Amino acid sequence: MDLILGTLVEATQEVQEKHQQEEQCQKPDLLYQRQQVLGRDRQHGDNGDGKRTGAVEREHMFDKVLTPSDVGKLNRLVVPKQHAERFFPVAGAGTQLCFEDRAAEPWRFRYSYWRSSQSYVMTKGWSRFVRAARLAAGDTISFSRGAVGGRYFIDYRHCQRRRRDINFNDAAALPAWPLLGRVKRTAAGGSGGATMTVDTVPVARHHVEVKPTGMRCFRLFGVNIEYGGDDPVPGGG
Amino acid sequence: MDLILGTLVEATQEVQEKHQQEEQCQKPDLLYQRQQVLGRDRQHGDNGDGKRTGAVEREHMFDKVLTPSDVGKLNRLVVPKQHAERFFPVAGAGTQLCFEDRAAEPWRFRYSYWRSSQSYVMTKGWSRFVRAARLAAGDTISFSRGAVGGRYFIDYRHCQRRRRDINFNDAAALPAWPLLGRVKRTAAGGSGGATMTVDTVPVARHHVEVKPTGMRCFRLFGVNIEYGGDDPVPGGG
DNA sequence: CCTACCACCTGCAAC
DNA sequence: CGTTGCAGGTGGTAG
Repeated sequence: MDLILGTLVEATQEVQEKHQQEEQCQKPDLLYQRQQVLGRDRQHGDNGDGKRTGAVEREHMFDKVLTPSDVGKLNRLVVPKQHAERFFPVAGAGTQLCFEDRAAEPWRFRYSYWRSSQSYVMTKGWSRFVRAARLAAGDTISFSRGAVGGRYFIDYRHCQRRRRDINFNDAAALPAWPLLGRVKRTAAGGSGGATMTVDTVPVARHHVEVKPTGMRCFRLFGVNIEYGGDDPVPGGG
Repeated sequence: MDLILGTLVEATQEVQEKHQQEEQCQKPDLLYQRQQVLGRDRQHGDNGDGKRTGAVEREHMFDKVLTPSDVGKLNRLVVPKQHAERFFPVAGAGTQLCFEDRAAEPWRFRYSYWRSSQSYVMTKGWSRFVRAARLAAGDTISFSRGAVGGRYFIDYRHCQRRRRDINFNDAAALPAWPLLGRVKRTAAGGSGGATMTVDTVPVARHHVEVKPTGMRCFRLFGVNIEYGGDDPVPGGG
């Protein structure tokens, strides 16, 4: 067998590739399906073949379902301690780990131990991966390593129901909002920013970012909240 | 002439700099006006006379309009690279620069280069100066040097519309406070940020930050709440 | 505890 | 456009 990859090894690669369904929650054994090259438009001509030579049998180490913090502005991934201590080298000053993605592209992450929180984290380089892979909270990343040679591999699977943000249009489906109050929209603030008012106690104004898609976004209680540009805001009479 | 002063130097020195928008506030030529002695209650008896001997002609180097970060908890001043490299010595390990203020008081700042951000910064000692001079975002600091002798001088000008903190004596002039309840003054925080007590349910103390725009901002339950500026706060009545 | 300080890091706007 | 200056951050450490 060549390249492969987790439980996918059980099936033939070729068949699997024909059934790829991107951006969907799938059974774990489909995790290593070939998908588009991570966030790159270019094809890596040099290594399209050469990197295949790197194919080795892989031992699955662990998965993690990503939290909002793992994909947010903190630019860090918390690595569960038991997995970190079992599979990764001791985190020293400037420790850097290199992981190959499914396209054999290397990703280098700084890996360190934060005493203050007594946790292991990937920091530098992680946010680039998040963006390239378009990872969102609820998505799963999977770490594995080569059976020989000390190589690490990283892969990911998008979850079916994207949980990157709370969509206000679906607010009715969310748990009851902790603040009782009406949400009113005010005039757009110009230059891509708008201000909306959450009318409750206390009254607060939030900077609302308007995305190219027309979605509006602001943060409340550490949550990125989006609501559609066209639809009226629920409760916003 | 004695001690002086902005416009004189500016006239003789050069028109250069093509008058790069000094970020308004006031005319630069008012910068060196004599103002109160830097934030000290005590008079410096020893040097009330002696330091006057230090009067020299000064060459203006550069100004900077302070950002919130320059006066905030980061305890550092970013020195624009072009000015740093033009006027200051090479930043080595432990480099320290001494600047005399308008009262001839010396202020020593650690001056270093941060490779990671490729920027020059004043660190140690800077925050003390910020507090002593009651600097706030939007204020301008001005660096000059003696025409001879390698001495450095620092001065500052407060922004016309003070954005340092909320003066509760002027509370009546502020837009209606969005929280229902009594607002009491506490002892002056002394550290550039005002601490206020909002007597409501529950009683909470908040650090109020004032943005360059004049908007005031504090966090409540993780929410960045802004008020002030031009518009009255909706529902604040 | 807290604050300052230190050496990193990153997104983004402006050039 | 890619590059970069820099505003705004981080965890760790010393005191």
